[in-house]
Amino acid sequence: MTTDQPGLRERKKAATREALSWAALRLAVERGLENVRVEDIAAEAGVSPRTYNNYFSSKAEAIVFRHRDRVRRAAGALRGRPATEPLWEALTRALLEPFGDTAEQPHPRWTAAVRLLLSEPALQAELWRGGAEEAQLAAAVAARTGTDPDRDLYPKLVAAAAMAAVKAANDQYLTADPPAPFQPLFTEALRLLAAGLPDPSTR
Amino acid sequence: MTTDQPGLRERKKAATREALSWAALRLAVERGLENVRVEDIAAEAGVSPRTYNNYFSSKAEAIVFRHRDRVRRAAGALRGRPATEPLWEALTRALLEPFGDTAEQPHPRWTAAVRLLLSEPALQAELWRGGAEEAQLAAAVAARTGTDPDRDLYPKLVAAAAMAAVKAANDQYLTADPPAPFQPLFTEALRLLAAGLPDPSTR
DNA sequence: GAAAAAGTTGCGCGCTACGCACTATTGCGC
DNA sequence: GCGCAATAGTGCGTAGCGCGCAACTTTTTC
Repeated sequence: MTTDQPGLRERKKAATREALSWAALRLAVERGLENVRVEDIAAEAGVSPRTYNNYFSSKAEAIVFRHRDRVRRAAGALRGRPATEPLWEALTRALLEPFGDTAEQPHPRWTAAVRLLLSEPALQAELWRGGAEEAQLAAAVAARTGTDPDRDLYPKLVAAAAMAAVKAANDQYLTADPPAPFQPLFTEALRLLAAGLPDPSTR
Repeated sequence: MTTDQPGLRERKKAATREALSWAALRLAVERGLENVRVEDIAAEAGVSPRTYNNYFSSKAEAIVFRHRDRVRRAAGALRGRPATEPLWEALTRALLEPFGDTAEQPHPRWTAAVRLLLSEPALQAELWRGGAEEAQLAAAVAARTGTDPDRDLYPKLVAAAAMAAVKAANDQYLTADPPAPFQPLFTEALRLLAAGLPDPSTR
């Protein structure tokens, strides 16, 4: 079994949350964010509007949920990497685990979803709300580098920079004229970060 | 005169916008974001609630306006730096221009404002909404490095990384136990970025 | 199988964001 | 200066959201 000890109840909760976030994303991609009512999302997932608000406190939150979950999983993956691995290699592999799989080659659904996230300011904003996932990532970095996630600048900066790489790579993924796969863009971004972002004009 | 050719009318608009953003920030710091109505902000600035919404489309937007304006000014400052200056030196100086002045030593007002921004998820989210300022910064970086702001990954990544430095430095600025001035933290963050964020445990 | 705990739902309220039409103010050409 | 066009400010009305509250239903536990 892959499940730890879920408890039948928590399973249903997770399933409902998944259904809601999928429904929200699908509807928003299809008809645009403004033309989706909370009512519609709830109906799509077979729950009442009120229940919807028990899971997500805003429309945007539901849509963005899957993306934020990726960051969360990446933080977990980073904790699982062998301690002997160099930081940036571990970081790259940990981030590729949730981000790389769906994006080996440009998939229409994925592309549409990313385009939605980047085009709607409200979603862009919601992506970083609170920054809980980023904090988890920072904590994992801290554990690996022997720094303090609260008192030291380093882990926070690394986590924020990693998120910057995700953002920039996604951005590039859309505007690339000959449609390029996501993964190389992302690894390139991380590589550039680890190399100190050298000025290409003086290279 | 420092003004280009403002036109008396646009001056009043700018003044009103300033008044509104100041009022919003002040009230939010004093009584917390949730206890501030749009009505209050409008009253504080001497305009009708409806007019408020002609300037800012949300409560958070008004509060965050000053901060985003700093990034905008930094982008302009970067364009004004001499072309011979190395990228990261120019970037550091450009960013310090709007960010460094008020923060040479921990000022109670400034501290309270930063704390508000970091503690309220809604404001945190609003800070990066749309990312127009970040795009301006990327454009300035592109102009300086001979890259294309649309087609190349590099300028977007540098801009996003710079914003990450702002975020991390602000974060650190608050949690530093012996209250530390902002400027050194910020320059240190940029220095680390330019150095490729080396793992401190293997140094 | 019954009590307890947790999830779901309907109702209602305060607030927000914004379209629309109207009024007041400003800028500009003469 | 003067009047007209353009633009900012305002009041009103509306759709929708987020959430507290108090039932009701389902699952868990003993």
